[in-house]
Amino acid sequence: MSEKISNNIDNINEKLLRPYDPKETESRIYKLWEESGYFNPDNLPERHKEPFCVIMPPPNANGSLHAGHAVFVTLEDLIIRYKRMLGFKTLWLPGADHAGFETQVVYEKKLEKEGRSRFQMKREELYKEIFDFTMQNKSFMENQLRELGASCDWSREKFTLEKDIIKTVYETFKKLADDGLLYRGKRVINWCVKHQTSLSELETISEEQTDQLYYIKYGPFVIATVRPETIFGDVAVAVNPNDPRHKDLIGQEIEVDLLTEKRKMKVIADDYVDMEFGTGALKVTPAHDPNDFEIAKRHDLPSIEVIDQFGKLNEKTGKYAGLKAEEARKVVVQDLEKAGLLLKREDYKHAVKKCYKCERIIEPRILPQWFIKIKPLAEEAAKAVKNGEVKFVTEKFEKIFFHWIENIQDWNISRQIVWGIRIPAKICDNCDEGYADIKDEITKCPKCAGGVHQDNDTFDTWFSSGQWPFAALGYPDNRDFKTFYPTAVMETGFDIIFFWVARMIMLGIYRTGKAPFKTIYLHGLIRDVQKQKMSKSKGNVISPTEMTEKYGTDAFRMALIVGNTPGSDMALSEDKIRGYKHFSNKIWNIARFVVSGAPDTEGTLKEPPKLTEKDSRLLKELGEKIKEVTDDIENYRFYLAGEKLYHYVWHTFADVIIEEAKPRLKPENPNTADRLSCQYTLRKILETSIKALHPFMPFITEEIWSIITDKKELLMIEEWPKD
RNA sequence: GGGCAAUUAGCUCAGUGGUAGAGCGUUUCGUUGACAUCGAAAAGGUCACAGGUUCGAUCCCUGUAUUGCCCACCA
Repeated sequence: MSEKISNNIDNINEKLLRPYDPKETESRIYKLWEESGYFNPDNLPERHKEPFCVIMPPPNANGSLHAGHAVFVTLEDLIIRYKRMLGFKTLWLPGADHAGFETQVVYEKKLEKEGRSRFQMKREELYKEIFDFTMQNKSFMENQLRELGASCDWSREKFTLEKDIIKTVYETFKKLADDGLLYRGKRVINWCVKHQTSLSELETISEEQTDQLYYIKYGPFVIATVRPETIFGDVAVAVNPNDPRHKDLIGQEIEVDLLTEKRKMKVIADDYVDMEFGTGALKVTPAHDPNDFEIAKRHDLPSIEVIDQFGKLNEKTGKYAGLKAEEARKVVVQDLEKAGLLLKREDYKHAVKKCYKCERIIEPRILPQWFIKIKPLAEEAAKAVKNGEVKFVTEKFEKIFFHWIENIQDWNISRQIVWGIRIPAKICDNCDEGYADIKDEITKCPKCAGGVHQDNDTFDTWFSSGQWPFAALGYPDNRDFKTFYPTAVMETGFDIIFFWVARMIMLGIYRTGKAPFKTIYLHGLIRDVQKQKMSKSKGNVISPTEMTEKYGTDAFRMALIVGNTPGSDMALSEDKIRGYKHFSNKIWNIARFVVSGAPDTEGTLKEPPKLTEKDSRLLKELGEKIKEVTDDIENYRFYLAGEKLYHYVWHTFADVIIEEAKPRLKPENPNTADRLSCQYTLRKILETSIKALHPFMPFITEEIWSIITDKKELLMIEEWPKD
């Protein structure tokens, strides 16, 4: 037997003698995986019974993947590969999002560069162009996902504009209408004058800025306002009912000089008015302020629109018509001053709402829109989190989640854009009433019998993405839905916790009765080494494709895992990625040494020889390490698991175990039993390490596996090591 | 205005009620037959500050400071 043992380096597979070449290896290995069919749970071997599903957050198909996408791909692939090895029937369902507003904004920028504008285009024309643009990006993105090693089931890939998805979304819209949770309301909404659409609360950002607060003589009052240009839309003066200063005037009609006219208006009492602020008197402008709109509703006041959809003053403002609100403010202030109506001005720091895309100030406008009465849905979602049906990986997110969900406001789901799912509703030409109509069967207004037209608006993208888990799995009849819903883990960026995660929980429960996932893992933002946000304009963007080509996907993945704690932003540098490229090299060379020093020519692995005490101890320690790593992965401490494996392989296995093995492996070693024991142990540690590393570094481990084992099967479906 | 977090080595971050850890970077040495994409060694920290609990606190509690983030319809 001993004569068969050889330390001759010629015996080892010549592949291992070459330096590791990630580029060549990765594309070849990915093809192997894809052709094996194992990405598809239906093709997994018999032992894979219990379903385990992760729904991929569908990337916006409007550009290429960035480092943030690489994080989700890496973490989700890690989870899926780990569970697959454990023996679960794993489905990772990939998708792509048409990303309505986001994509339209991207495309509008492109149009602008070409000297075109969406406002000069026909609806169908614009839609077609964005559709082609999206499809092109989509296929590009799919290739990038492959590059990153994503072991998702491409045969089940879904796109948010597919017929069955739209059907599900329509049915949800109808159900909301039937349940009385949907209304088309004339309300003050957030309007972006550049993008010409309304936006939800989440799509606006509040920024603090200092403006002037003007004190204006206003009939018998002095009122304070930051928007004097809206006085033409004033309909009343409001005071606090308990304010002794103004008690006598409540209910009176007063006359106010509004520059263009002297207007008679009522003095009303409303609790909303803060006696402490300004002069305790508030001018009421229902058309351009949400609070004033609410006050007007309570007191049955009319509203006068004086600013148009482009943010310019309209014909009702006389000589000011045509001026942008900001310009009008200056002129109005001047004129007030001339007329002796401006009494005082002071600096005033306050928060202003802006469009989250273009950062232009939001112009509140009254517009009929579809709103969801979200409170009942929010309550169910809160319950699901409270009772543990849904768990956030870091508790801090629960607090953030509860804070938002408990203060939630009705959700405006209408967008005045072309790119998206058109709202299946009819609007009365005559009385402007709206009706959900998913079967396209309403031909005249049920209320006034007037003619109807199709609603021109599209859904907020998040309304459809909020239904993604059950829609993508084919609710309600598809076998996949029955098998895999509720899914196991939702892994995504914490920046979309409200936009997406909260809404998925709400809509998931609403439609299916069950929250769409049991665990939510939220990763932070990837920043550059100076902790700056990555952006194209700063030139500090780390491109996944570039890193993958330079250092190999495995190295890139490790750099994204280690040091990445849930919910915290992570600094990523090229140095770090390079460090893990070195690690890839180390693994490769370890394999080369072990195979040359301990060739499996006589099946040492199948029949363990009698182990020396030292070797037994080494294997026991390996088992303990694996147990720790397993425990870390189970508890979503991927950063720790990765680091521990790294450390074990390099500083224990290579630095200590292999170094100490060298003399024992020499042909001069007269103790054959000792040599055999050593060889067996090294092979065992190598195999176990390769298995445990596979979810982290799938390519190099699969490649080494293919070289060192006689088995025909892929490492990706090997059993996760237990000892 | 509310809320959430962070503060540990030059940088990015782990970590524990009992002598403080990693990666990268730095310095010195080393061309040993797995690996120079390496190895060996070293330097480097009042664990933000002030109190408290404790035999003992970087860790638990309170406060302060700084930083970051989220939420918020006082004109």
